[in-house]
Amino acid sequence: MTIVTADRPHSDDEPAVVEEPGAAATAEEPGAAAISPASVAEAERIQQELRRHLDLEECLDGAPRLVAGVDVSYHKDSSRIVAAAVVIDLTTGAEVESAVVPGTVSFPYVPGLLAFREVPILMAALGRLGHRPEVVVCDGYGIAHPRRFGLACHLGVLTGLPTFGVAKTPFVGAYDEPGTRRGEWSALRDGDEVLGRVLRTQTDVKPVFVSVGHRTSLNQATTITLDLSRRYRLPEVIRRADFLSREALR
DNA sequence: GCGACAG
DNA sequence: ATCTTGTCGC
Repeated sequence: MTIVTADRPHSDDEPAVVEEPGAAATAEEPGAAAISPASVAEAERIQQELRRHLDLEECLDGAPRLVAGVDVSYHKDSSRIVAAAVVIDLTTGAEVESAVVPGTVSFPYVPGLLAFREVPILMAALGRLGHRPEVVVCDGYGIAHPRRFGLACHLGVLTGLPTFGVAKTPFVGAYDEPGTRRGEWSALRDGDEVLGRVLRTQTDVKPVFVSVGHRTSLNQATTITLDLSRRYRLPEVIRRADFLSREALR
């Protein structure tokens, strides 16, 4: 069995707007600190506050049609970054639309705080879409996180959209290697707590790590991930978003 | 105390 | 994330 570091366990239809008690929130920059924390300590406090708005109960109703995938690419030696959001019609598999947004890194990469680095520009990309997707697939983790509030949870709470994460490498939790056939999976857990699933999306190919973000069940996240991974290891929308963001960076 | 550590 | 060559396989 593989075991990865695991920290302490955890604990509306409108996006949550949170103000730090005592933090200055001017009319020009409402809650600016919650978007770009000035320190790791501040980010962790914001994370704990946002986590209170996480909804793990209410789920998607029925199979979604419009599914979005998001990703961010980074420039090798500058602070330039580009985010892409792609919407696919799950019933036909056809791409509906996409949005690409350039930006700049505003927070360092700190394991457990990835959301503060990527969520701002991901929201900008999602905001440019003409459709409101029924669910958003994120490149990374949801609840399978040291404080149970990964990128997918963060993006879900701030946008009000159902989300879940699909990660390529282990982060937290313990698991047994899943069966080698596409569709087989094993539980990703921390003791008795189920954090997600290690899912085989292609036979004899390294599995991915699926975890819920906001308003999505683990079964739904699993089904959607498999539906979006008919040919490759990663969901089509994630591959597409990765491609578009990387291409725009050049 | 020393590593490990999503992207 | 990004840096990197060839190589095995469909």
